[in-house]
Amino acid sequence: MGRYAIKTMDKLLEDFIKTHRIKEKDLIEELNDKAYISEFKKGEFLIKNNNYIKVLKIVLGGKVRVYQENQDREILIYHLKPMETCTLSLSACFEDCKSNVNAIAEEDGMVLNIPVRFVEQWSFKYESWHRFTINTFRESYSYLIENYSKLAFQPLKDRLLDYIIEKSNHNILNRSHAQLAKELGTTREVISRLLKKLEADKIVTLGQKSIKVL
Amino acid sequence: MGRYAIKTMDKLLEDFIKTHRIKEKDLIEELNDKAYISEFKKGEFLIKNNNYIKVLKIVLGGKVRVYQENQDREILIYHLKPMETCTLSLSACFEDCKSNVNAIAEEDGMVLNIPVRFVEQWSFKYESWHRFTINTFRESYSYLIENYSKLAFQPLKDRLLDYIIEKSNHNILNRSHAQLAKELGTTREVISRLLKKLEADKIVTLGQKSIKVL
DNA sequence: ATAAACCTGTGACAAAAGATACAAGTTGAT
DNA sequence: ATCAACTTGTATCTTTTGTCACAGGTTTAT
Repeated sequence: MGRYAIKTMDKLLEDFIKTHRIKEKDLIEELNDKAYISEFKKGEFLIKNNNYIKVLKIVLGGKVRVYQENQDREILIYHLKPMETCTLSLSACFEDCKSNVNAIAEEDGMVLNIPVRFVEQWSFKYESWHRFTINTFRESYSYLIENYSKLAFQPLKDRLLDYIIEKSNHNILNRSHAQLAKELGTTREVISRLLKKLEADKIVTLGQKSIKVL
Repeated sequence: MGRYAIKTMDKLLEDFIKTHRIKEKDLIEELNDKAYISEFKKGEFLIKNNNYIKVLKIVLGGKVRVYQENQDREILIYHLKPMETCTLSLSACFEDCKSNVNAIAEEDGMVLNIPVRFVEQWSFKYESWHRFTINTFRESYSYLIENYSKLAFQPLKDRLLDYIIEKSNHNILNRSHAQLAKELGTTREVISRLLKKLEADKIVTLGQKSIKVL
């Protein structure tokens, strides 16, 4: 991973500090001192299943998919977008542990890396870091429970439609059927079939790598 | 909910303090002061969907099922056994919020109640409470991810067998097919059918409300 | 311009899970 | 002892999801 120009890096770190309402001067100094920003390219792995996690990853730009794999199937755990923190690497900060997920870049971007040993200390030392930590857990946990119960109760057709709506911009989602299959934990043919049904029901229109919700 | 004899209550609170290695004298005093123990009977609801959560619930004895419901189906989120904390009520401590789950007693028992406003304060004020908080989130999150991916990838037959093994004592599980169906998010007939298959495969033997893993 | 890689559609079939309906055994309270 | 409530078994049918196989369109890099 390369490094960005100092100027860009400073700007990004500032954004992060502002987003999470970090006030403590000492903490800001420690962040400047101990964290570092690195860039990643589309397709690059940020975390690999079974590897030890050594740094907390906070995405500053780009988009990262965090998922579990099982043979040739996958299921999305969450997407990381700018200013979002990988909850699993945060969790690892409190006890050295191996990753049981993969994180792959879907777009080029940048990530703030904080070595795990600091993250735990800070969470008791600095109130804003404490709040950040707890909020990250809370939000991730509730997001996961929501998806857990969708997975248990909703037929795939409904989950697919919900997902398209959640991820779309201005009602349009540019994604291939194969990508959707990976995110939803199924196979490409099934997604193609369901999308055709949704199109027949006049709920969406389909194009190459593009789905429009009506 | 009734109250236990002072003697029993003291003993239980002591157990809790020991289990979570709480050392701070001030915190122990606050616990004695602000927390209270109540008992519950089998079948009683500790938390109801859509109600505001006002106290952190820590089970001291008995067994509690926390689940989500959807029409006539349910899915288990987790079971609480002695000394375990309801992660969802913990989460609610950091921002007043409604429950989106139910918690029902499967056996008579007791619960330590701590009003939410203290829980947040303590997590930054006392190191052992901070550790307790973080650990609760970490463990619950990782347990949930594990089950999420089982739900996504494993056929019900395998999930059922795994579940029976996880919950059994000395290879025996005393539970009706209907109860298992609720915990696994399916219907009774499906469980009966799968259990018969497992019996035919000589993996379990079946009796009235009793499944023995071979 | 052309090949390779990617993307979409679809038919046919298999397996898994859900729904409905009914029968019969077991347990527990009175 | 008897009835109600609970528990288990099972046959049939439908729906949903997964698998395999193949055809043809689109995009991208060289």
